[in-house]
Amino acid sequence: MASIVAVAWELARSHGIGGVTLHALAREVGMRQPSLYAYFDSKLALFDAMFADGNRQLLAHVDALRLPSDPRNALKVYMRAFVDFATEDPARQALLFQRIIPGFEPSEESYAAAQQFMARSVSVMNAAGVVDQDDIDCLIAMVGGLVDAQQSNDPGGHRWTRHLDRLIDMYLDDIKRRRRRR
Amino acid sequence: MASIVAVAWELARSHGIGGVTLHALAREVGMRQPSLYAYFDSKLALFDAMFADGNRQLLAHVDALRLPSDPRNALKVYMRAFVDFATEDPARQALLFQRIIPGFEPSEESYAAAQQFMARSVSVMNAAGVVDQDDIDCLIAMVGGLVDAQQSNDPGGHRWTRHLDRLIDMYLDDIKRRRRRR
DNA sequence: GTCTATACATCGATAGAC
DNA sequence: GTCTATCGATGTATAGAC
Repeated sequence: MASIVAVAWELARSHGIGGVTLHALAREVGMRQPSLYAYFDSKLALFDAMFADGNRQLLAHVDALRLPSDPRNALKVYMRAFVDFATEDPARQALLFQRIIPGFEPSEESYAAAQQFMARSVSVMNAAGVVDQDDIDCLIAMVGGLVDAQQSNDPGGHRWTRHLDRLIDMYLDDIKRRRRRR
Repeated sequence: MASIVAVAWELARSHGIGGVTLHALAREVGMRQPSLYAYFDSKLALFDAMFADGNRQLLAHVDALRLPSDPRNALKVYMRAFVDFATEDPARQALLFQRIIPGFEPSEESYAAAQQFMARSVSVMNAAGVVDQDDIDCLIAMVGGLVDAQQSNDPGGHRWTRHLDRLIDMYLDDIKRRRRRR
């Protein structure tokens, strides 16, 4: 079951999320296509399992970090880990953070894993002084923008993602500056 | 020909870019599916025509703007127009700015329309003091990030896009500040 | 749980008449 | 240019034997 999902990720990596078909997946795991229905009620159920698994991968990825004590540096390290995770597997990123599969909505329990990651992210942002929802939104948009621009225009490179630290510094400074003005 | 592309856009708007099938398109324009091959050599050729058309729409959209004389305000108005254009039709945005269609590469002449828009954008950015390629990249990533976050997490709303002006101000100020330090 | 067999649908593309 | 007819490939899903 877990190994089937792992093979599904391999397929997604090499042939895109659209390359994950039940026939191909079955062939890859040494079974016939109908046999997969012993593990997943439908193809959407497979995607749901992948969604939950991907979020757990992400959570494990950031939980394994040794964050610097300085909150600003901690935020940089944390976001860098996210960017690396995001860019190393575009198909996974698409499934986790974009509406790419027609009709797919994560189940309640799968969505919980996603929320867990968001909560972790917010706590790191909070420590660095990013507290207001507006500021959290902007920071997420900026980081996501780097990831998307990187994948759309220079896949595999780092023309955009290399600006991560600078943008974080700029944004944290801006928050401090605005706070001082009040 | 142009009207067929227009109907294809309608299909994309209502059923996603994946909902644009030759059968559905033919039905919508009152023809049979094989008849479309009198206008497009293949489905990818249809997408290519849509790509060129969408870029021409975008170019017309920003060319119709009366930009303020102040370069900073001009940049805000320009980017706001882009964000509005992008968010009002997610499927169009996906075709123009993401790698969503497997195997689709814009033809040389279609790509020229896209380059025309980019050149126009760069000139507006230049006037506002965004000159270095790094700065252009960052600004594009930030604006694109707002658009993507908006579409992925709050389609139809403005929770993210409303921060556009503030982010532009922040970035232009940062450029000025860095320039002063040299 | 895994198989064979098959139903059923969708889609892109071609052949050839008009 | 538009049609009918059809091919061939691909995909999800189900029935039923083992």
